This record gives sequence, C-alpha cells and structure tokens, in this order.
Amino acid sequence: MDGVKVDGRVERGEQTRRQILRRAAEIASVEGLEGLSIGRLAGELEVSKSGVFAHFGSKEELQLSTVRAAAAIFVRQVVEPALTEPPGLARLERLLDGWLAYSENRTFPGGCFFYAVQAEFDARPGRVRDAIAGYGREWNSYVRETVAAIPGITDPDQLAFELIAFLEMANAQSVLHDDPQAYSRARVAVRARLAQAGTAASTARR
Amino acid sequence: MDGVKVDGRVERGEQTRRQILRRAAEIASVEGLEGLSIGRLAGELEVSKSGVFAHFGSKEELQLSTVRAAAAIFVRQVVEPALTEPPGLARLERLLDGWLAYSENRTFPGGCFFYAVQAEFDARPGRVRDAIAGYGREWNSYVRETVAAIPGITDPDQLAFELIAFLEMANAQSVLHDDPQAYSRARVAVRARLAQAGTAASTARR
DNA sequence: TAGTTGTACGAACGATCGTACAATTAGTTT
DNA sequence: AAACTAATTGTACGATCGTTCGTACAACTA
Repeated sequence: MDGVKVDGRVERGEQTRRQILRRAAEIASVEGLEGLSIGRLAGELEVSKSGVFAHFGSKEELQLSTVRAAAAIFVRQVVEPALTEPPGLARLERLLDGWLAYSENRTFPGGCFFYAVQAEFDARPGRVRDAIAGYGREWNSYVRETVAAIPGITDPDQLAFELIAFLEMANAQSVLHDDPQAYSRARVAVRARLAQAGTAASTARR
Repeated sequence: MDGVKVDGRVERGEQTRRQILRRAAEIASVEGLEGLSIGRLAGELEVSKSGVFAHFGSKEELQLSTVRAAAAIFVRQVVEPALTEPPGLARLERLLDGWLAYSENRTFPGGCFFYAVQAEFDARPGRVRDAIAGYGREWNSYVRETVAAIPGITDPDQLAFELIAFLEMANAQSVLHDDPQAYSRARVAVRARLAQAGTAASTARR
C-alpha cells in the first residue's frame, strides 16, 4: 500500500507540529493570535524557537495553521456529534447544546477560540482575517441549514442569527464575568425562541 | 471663582492628552489595547514617544485611560440620548437604537470599542480586565433596569441578556463580514422579542 | 557503507517594544 | 528680568519580537 508512513523522521515532525498547534490554540484563545509569540510558545513546549519557526516559515503561517487546527477541534467537538441526530429539531438542539458545552467545558482555556480571534481580526485586513471570516461563514450557513431542515421554519437566516447571538453572548459573559448563569440564560433563550418558531410554524400551517 | 483655568500650559497638556486618548481608542478598536503601541501612537500624532509616555507613566495606565475615554464617548453617544425619553418602552427602544447606530456609524473605526477589548482581555487577569469588566457590568445593569421599568416585564435579567446578545451579534457580523444586513436582523430580533414580552405581560395581567 | 533527506538546534540579525532620565521649550509668578 | 513650573523632547537602556543562517544528528535510500 501507499498510505503507510514508514519515515520515522516525518512522523516525529508531524507529532511535534500537532503539539505546537494544540498549545498555540490554547494560548491564542487567551492572549490572541498576535499575543501568541514564537519565543514564548517554544519556551512553554521546551523546544527551540527556531525549531518552532521552521515548522511554519512565518508567523502568519503559524497563525493560519493555528486557526485551521482550532477549526478541526471545533468540528470534532461540536459539529460531528450533532450529525448523529437526524436532520430536524433534534439535530439543531444537539448542535446548540454541543456548542454551549464546548464553551462551558473550556475546550480552549479562554472560552470559544473563534470568539476570541474573530474580535481580534475582524477589523484588519489580511489572510488570517480572511481565514477566520471563512470559517465564520461556514458556521453561519451550517446553522442556517440545520435550522432550515426543521419543518415549517419560515426565516432560517433570522433564526440562525438569533440563536448564534445567544451562544456567543453566553461565552462572552461567562469568560469575562465568571458567570455560570450565562449558559442557563442562553439555554432558556434558545428554548423560548424555538418554541416561538414552532408555534409560528403551526399557526402558518392552518 | 475657582474652576476657571488660567494656566495655558496645563490646558495645552490636557488638550494633547485628549487627542492622544481619542486616537488611542480608535486604534484599540481595530488593533486591540495590546496592539496599541506608544511608539506608533506618537508617530501617528506627530509627537515624541516620550511625550506620549509622560502623560501616563506606563502602558497599563495608557490602556486604562483609553478605556475610560472610550466609556465617556459611549455614554455620550448611547446612554445620554436615551435619558431624554421617559422611563419605559420608549427609553429602551431609544437606547437600543442608539447602540446600533453607534456601532453602525463606526464611532470607532473597528466597531464597538468594548466588544473588541472585552474579547481581548476577558481571559487574562489584571487591572485593565477589571476595568473593562466593571464597565460591562454597569452596562448590563443599566439595560436591565431600563427593561425593568417597563410595566409587566417578568424577567428583566433574561430579557436584557437576549437584547444585548442581538446588539453584539450585529456588531460582530457587520465588522467581520461587512454585512449591513446584520443591523436590520438585530432590529427585527429586538422588535419581535419586545413584542413577545409585551404579549406575555398582558396575558399575565389577565 | 556512502550519500541524501528532514528535524531540531544555537547564535546572531535588525527592528521595535516599554521605560528612564536629563535637557529644552514655553508659560506663570515674583 | 529672574526664578520657577509644567509640558515636551532627545537619547539611551535592556528585553523581546520575527527572522536568517550554518550546523548537528537521526533516519532513510542506493
């Protein structure tokens, strides 16, 4: 076969790279992708600065790789579990619960990775911002489509906007104010909003 | 009288300080309070680096002063206009509209100043974070009390949480994706949520 | 075994960061 | 006019930033 790795050097490199990116994503969720410095990252991982640098070739490439790595963790933690549910309300609820758990668990120590880096890069141009914006759009449209798969939903864009707003607000309040109530408020808001959409749907059906 | 300023040197200094802080808040809304560097700030304002530094004595003090200056702008732009309305629904609507206009206008070039710096400092300890968290709490409770002044509102905490969530979501989406629709979505969400609270109130009254 | 490849390293680069301090300029007071 | 005061400046510092370079060593190929 072809896909079998036999080169131990490359494998060792990939493992180092994974460790770097895991730690980089943790740091960036707290200090931001600019606050993430190569020297500090190397110090915490007890490897050389040039060793870290060599994996990426530039700081921008490290930032981009970190964003990609965080996206993979997000997908595994939030998106994939919801795919075990059938399309419809069950899948949406699983998705939103999964997001709140991902934030509340501190999968990343600074709360949601993407909340932190979106706010950091939203107003400055460049490849990092573009990558973050791309993942943001993917997330928005995934939520919208998950919502749209529920029978009788009239305005999936509007509903997705409001649901995501509740999630991000919970993350923000919890991290900044150490307020555990934030998540229960978000759950209440989500439940009420979905109930409202449900009754609107059944009313429209009459 | 006593309050009359006669020393032209002090007045000039205060004016310089105001100019520094205005520019600092603009930069910080885009690059963050850490991305804000004294050297760059001095370069843009065409004054010496040591001149800027002398006004504050440390970078942390510059950051704290910048947060205070931004808070004053926010109060003038968002809170004060709403105070011209009588307590109740009218004041709340004026407050929320004022916030959306403040974000949409780009009073700060990076959108809402506090959205940017909250996300930057929410997970790291220190005086800057404490100051930001303090203003955040003030804002939360001001919205809550404005909501609570509407007759028949049952859960002002929950309602304030949801309304603020819509505002911040609009800001985030608009800045990151250049999406002008974000604000109209927030307005729709606010209107629907207030209508829901209103009918709940009149139902409860029966 | 000899030669090549890939990872990791240490040392050094110029630039910029925040900070310190003495000198200078401008305005006020005597 | 002299003495004083406050705002601003120039110069310099140590630390850290991202980046470059030559090298060491382990693992693969021929």
